[in-house]
Amino acid sequence: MPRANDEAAAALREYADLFALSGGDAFRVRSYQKAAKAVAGFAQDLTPDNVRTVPGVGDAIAKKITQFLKDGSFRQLDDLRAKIPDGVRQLTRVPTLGPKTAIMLFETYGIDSPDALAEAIAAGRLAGVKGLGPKSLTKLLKGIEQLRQNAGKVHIGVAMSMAEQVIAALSDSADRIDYAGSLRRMKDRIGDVDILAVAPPSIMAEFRAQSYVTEVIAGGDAKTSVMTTEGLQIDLRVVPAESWGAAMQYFTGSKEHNVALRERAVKKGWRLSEYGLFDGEDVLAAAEEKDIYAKLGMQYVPPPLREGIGEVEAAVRGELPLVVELSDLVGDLHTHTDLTDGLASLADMVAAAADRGYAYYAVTDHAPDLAMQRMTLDKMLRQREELRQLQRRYPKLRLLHGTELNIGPDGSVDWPGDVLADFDVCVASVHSHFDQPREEMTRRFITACENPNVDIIGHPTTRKIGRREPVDADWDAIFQVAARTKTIMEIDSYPDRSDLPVDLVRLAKHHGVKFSVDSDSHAIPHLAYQRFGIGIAQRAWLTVDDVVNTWPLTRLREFIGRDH
DNA sequence: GCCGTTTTCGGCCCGACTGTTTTCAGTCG
Repeated sequence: MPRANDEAAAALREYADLFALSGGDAFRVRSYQKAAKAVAGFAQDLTPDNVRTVPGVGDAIAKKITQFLKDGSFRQLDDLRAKIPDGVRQLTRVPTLGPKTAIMLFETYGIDSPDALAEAIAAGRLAGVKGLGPKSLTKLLKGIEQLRQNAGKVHIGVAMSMAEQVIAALSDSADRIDYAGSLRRMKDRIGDVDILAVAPPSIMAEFRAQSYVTEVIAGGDAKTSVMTTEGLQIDLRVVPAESWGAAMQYFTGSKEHNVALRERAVKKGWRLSEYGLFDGEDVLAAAEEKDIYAKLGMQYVPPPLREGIGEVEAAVRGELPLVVELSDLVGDLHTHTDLTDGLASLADMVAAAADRGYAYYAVTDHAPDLAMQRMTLDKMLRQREELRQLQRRYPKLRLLHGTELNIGPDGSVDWPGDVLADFDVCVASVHSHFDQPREEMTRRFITACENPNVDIIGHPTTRKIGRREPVDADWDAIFQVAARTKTIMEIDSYPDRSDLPVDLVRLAKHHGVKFSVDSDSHAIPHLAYQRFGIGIAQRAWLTVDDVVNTWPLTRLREFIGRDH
C-alpha cells in the first residue's frame, strides 16, 4: 500500500475538517475531501511530478501536497491547527454533531472535546440553547458514550498499514521482524500493535525517531512503546534469535489459546513460555513456531483460529478445518467504478482485476434509489455494452455485469424485475433507515432474501467501525431464510466495515448460509482489501465450500439460479 | 478549490430525516 498517499490523504481530510470548522465555504470543503479520497485511491505512489494528474487535484492542492511530501505538513494546515484545538475536531466525530454545532459549542461555551461536552450537558449548561432541545442532548450523550467505547482502538486497515510501515522502515536493521498480537490474528478492531524483531538494541533509537511517533511511552533495550499519529500504540520487542518462534507464538495469543497450549505442555511434563518449549533444561522447540505445535503433538493452528474456542482440542484430534486462503479466491463480486461513487474508470478497474489473475470479476455500481449517485437505466445499459466490449480483451477473465441495489425500508429493491433478471449478479444492501425497530428491520432483510433477483446481501449489518453501530435485527431468523433461498451473505472486506462480523458469520454458517468475500472496491488499491475479509472467514473457520467466490463460475451461476 | 461537448465564470451528486422550527438548519448517506 502506498504510504505517502495515505498520509497526504489524511492531511487533506484533516484540513477539510478544520477548514469546515473555521467556517470555510462548503464547496471548497468538498474539494479537499474529494482530493483526499482521490489521493488515497490513486494507483501510483504520489510524487511532486504526478500529483497534478490526480483527478480533483488542481494547482492549489497540488502545491499543498508537494509541500506535505517535502515537510510532512503544509502552511495552511499548520495555521488552522494552531487556531482550532484537536478536541473540537474530535467533537465532529460524535454522531449527529457536525461542524456547525461543534464550532458554536467551542466559541460560545468553550467546549473543546467530547468529554467537555458530556460534562456541560450533565451540568445543565446547555439547557435552552437554540437548536439543541432535550432529545438532541440525549442523542449527543449516547454518541459520546459510543465514542468512548471505541477509544484507543482502530480498525484493522489502519493498524495493518501502520505495522507494515514500521516493518518496512526497520527491516534493514533487523534479521527478522514481523507483527504478532491481535493484528496477526486478524481481529477487526486493534488496540495496540505488537512487533517482534531479532535485531541489535540500536533498532530502538531508530524506531523512536520515526516521523509518525508522537510520544515515547516506555523505552528500554527489550521493549519500546510509542504512540503514533493515528492514536495507535505500537510496541516493539527485541527477542533472541533462538526463541523467535516461541516469542511469535506467545505474543500472538490469544491469552486463552496460550493457556490451553501451556496446559497441554504441562500434561506432558514440559514448560512453554515466550522463550521456548522446555523439558527441564532441554529445549524441545523454540526457533520456529511450527515446531512448537508439532512437538506438542497437534496440527499447526493458523493465527486467526487462535481464540481459545476449541481449536486446540480440534488440532490435537487432527480435525482442524482446512480454512479458506486468500489464494483460494478466484473472483470479486462487489466493486464500483466512477460511473457512481468509485474513483477509477471501468477499463482501469477491469485491467487491475485482470492483473490480479481472477477467473471472474463483477462490476456492481449503485442503482437509481441512491439518488446521489445519479444512476439511470440508460447509463447502466451503456456500461453493460462497454463491459461486453472490454470482455474481448480479457479472454481469461470473465466479466460479470452486476449492480448494488438499495434495500428500501420495506425490503423492496430498485430497478424493475425484468431489468434485474438481465444482470449477471445482484448485490442488495441497506444504505438508509438504520434505526428501524428490530421487527421491521428483520422483515426488511427477509423480504430482500426472498426476492429471487437478489443474489447477495451486501455489508449486512451496515456497521462502520468506530462510527456507526450495526443495525438491530433478528439475524437468526434472517439466516434461516437466507439458507433456504440460497441468498449469499457478503463478507465485505472494506476494513472499516468488516461486515459481516465474525460472530454473525459463525451463526450464519451454522444455518448453512454461503458467503462471498468481496472487496467493495471504490478504487484500484481497494481490490487488495480481500485479505481482511479472508481474515474474518478464517476466524469463523470457513472452508472453500462456504465461500462462493472460490468456486468455478458454473457452480456459482447454478447456485444463484443464473445458469440459463 | 476544481472543472469545462457551458472554454475562464458559475456551477458544484440530491434528497430525506430529525428535531426543532412556525418555515428551517444541520446532518447524513
